[in-house]
Amino acid sequence: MPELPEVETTRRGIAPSIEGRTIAAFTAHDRRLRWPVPEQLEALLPGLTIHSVTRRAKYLLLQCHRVDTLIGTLLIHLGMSGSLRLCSPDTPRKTHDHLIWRFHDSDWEMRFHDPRRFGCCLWLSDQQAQQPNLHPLLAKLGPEPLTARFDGDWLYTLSRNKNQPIKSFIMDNQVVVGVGNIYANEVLFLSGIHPTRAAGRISQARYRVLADNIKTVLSAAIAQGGTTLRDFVNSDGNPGYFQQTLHVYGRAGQSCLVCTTTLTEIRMSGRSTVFCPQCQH
DNA sequence: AAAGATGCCTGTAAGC
DNA sequence: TGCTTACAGGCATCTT
Repeated sequence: MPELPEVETTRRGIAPSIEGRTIAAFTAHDRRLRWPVPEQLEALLPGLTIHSVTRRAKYLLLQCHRVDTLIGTLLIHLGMSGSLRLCSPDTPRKTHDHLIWRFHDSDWEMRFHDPRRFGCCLWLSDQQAQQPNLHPLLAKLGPEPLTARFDGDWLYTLSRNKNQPIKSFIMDNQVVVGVGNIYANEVLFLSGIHPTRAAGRISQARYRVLADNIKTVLSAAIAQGGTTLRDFVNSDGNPGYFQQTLHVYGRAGQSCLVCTTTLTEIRMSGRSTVFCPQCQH
């Protein structure tokens, strides 16, 4: 399931090949994503040039220009199982290849593949294209984890008087974006914090450790070119194997890599939560 | 207001 | 073995 590092890796993978390219054709073979893919895209996209590919949280934003004027922005989310990749136009379309962009003067076409269809592809026009951060999906998002705005002091200040478990707190997109279930489990282990501990009862010092671990883990994953358990495919078509060591996620019942205590699994808000009862408090 | 539950969806794994 | 069921997860949206 694409977490933030996979989305960033996708952005870096596709950007060099599509920035500056003009769309020759767009085809939606199946519009039934999280929200229906807008009907007008087939008519609207050809002739527009992908000016830039940016990212906010796990959303990819493709700015579409006509000459030097921004016409609209494609907002794409990979959901649980989505991928954007480049391939030769000769490549047979696979099951769940839902969207296809063809370009002028390019050896590649771009395909959106999404078996579970939790992803989306929306079109922002007018004011929303100019200022995508005002879009309802982006307006309330917290800071990017890899920016200076996000640090232990931010977490500490926001968490005062909150009874919410720390795991839910760091997975809240209004607190910080890009911390999915796998990374939440991992960074809490690395920080020695018990996942059910109330966010309001964690010290500033521990929040600084936690914020640093979030930055370190996400940065390392991006540096490795993205990680996955199952569904991610790099934009060049090669699988992106999960190379980071998972200390707790998926290891319930096995022994802690630090102290050999058996790792415990509980469910928090329906999500698999694994921790070391010895190392995490 | 805030926190928890729900629904969307299909590939995979576990169970009978 | 083959069929059925449970589970995984991001996240908007509904419910309490």
